[in-house]
Amino acid sequence: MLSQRRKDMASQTEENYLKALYSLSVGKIEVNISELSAALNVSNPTVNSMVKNLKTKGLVKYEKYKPLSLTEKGRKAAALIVRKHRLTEMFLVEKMGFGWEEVHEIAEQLEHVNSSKLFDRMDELMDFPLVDPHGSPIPDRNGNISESAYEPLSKFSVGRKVKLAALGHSSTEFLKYLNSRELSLGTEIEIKSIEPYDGSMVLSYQNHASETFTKAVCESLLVERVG
Amino acid sequence: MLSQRRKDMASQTEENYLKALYSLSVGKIEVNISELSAALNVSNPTVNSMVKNLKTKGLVKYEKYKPLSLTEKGRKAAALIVRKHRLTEMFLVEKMGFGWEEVHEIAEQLEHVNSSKLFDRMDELMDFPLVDPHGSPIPDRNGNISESAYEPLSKFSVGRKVKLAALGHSSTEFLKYLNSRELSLGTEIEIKSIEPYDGSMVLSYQNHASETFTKAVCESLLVERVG
DNA sequence: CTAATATGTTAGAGTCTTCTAACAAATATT
DNA sequence: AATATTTGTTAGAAGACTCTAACATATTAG
Ligand SMILES: [Mn+2]
Ligand SMILES: [Mn+2]
Ligand SMILES: [Mn+2]
Ligand SMILES: [Mn+2]
Repeated sequence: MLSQRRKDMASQTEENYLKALYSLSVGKIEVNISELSAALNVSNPTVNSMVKNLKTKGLVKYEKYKPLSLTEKGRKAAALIVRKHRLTEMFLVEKMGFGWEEVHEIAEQLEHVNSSKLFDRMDELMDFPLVDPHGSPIPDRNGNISESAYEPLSKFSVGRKVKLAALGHSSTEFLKYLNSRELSLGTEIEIKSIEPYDGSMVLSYQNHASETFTKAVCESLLVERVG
Repeated sequence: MLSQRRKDMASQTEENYLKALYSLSVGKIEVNISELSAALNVSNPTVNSMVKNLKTKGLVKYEKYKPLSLTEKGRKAAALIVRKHRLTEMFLVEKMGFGWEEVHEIAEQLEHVNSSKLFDRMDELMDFPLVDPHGSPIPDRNGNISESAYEPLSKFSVGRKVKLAALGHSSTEFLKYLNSRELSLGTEIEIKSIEPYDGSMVLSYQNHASETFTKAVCESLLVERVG
């Protein structure tokens, strides 16, 4: 028997649109059709018609030629997908021994599995984690999320001691790069110097007395003050 | 970015057809279009066109009005899906604390996840189990499967001592029924008597001195001789 | 303000998966 | 063997998701 998705729930495709819209909405309310196209790697007309579809389902607010935004219903639906994604990533790292650079691809698929049982059990087995392996907060069962208030390392000045708490993005390449520098979440870091020319930072942490990171990298290292 | 399936692999729908065909093929080589329709809960013409599609992909052997069968390529593809299904079921039971009656629905979805990493890790974490929670054998990485030679309990006579090794089918209802009788895999059973009228059996096992099971149930209890 | 550019929409089409209605072949029954 | 029933096929259509080409609107730059 073909296990068919209930008709009242979003298809896998619709879920990916909602999630992309949700990610693009952090820090702003409205999103362009073109931003969505780029994020999802589909054409503009494809997004256009999907947006109309999502509008009829009450998941997005949209008027011709205007930018779009999620409705409350859409926001919650998206947050619940993000919840499944992040719980999965954390489970893969914590309970299955995967590296933080390996889990996104798998979570991208598992996030569409329809089974509260599965994800609630993951949650329970991990004792209800608050963040995923990249430091991003995990929405609760109701789709509520506590936005973290970490700041990019690039904002601080020489001498400051901080702790790496999260990442601005978590592409596989970036994560592998951090692995190669032995930099992981929770690491305490001191800013040794800042190059005025290009904003690159020389950092000291653990058994790395002096490692240089570009400004771009430092903007994606989200930290909290220490001491 | 929409995580799209590689074009050279079977779609989720195609995978479900292959798997159904595979299940229907146990003990016989050829399968009817109508059997497949019934198993997948789709119409006859739908199966007919999908079968043509699978034929062009070299996954099934088929001629108009003749019964169909999997090619070697199709057989292997199906076995690898079954592998993912059964590894998942075992992982859910062994590592996540699910009951054997809860895992099929979840595995039905996870079996379509494209990630050798995930399933090989499950395999490793469980130390390479040979069977799933219902006693069905798990195909290896090459799609090879060792058909188990267990016999239905209904074939034995009074006085025989056996051990429950597998199930002929594993519907949720059947599994819940067995739960209610506290009958699980590995349980040693003695046949106390057989009712000649309807073939029902009175069994003794663990702290159940005398439990009656219908012939239909006993045909689905696959056992091995003990002592 | 006008022209150039960027962004968004419509139209039309193709693939995949499914359906129902109508017809054809094979099998079973009398 | 003739008829009835079961099984399988064809035809035609629909919905979901995607594309490209052409056109429309909005924004940016001179
Ligand atoms: Mn991720
Ligand atoms: Mn996804
Ligand atoms: Mn199963
Ligand atoms: Mn399935």
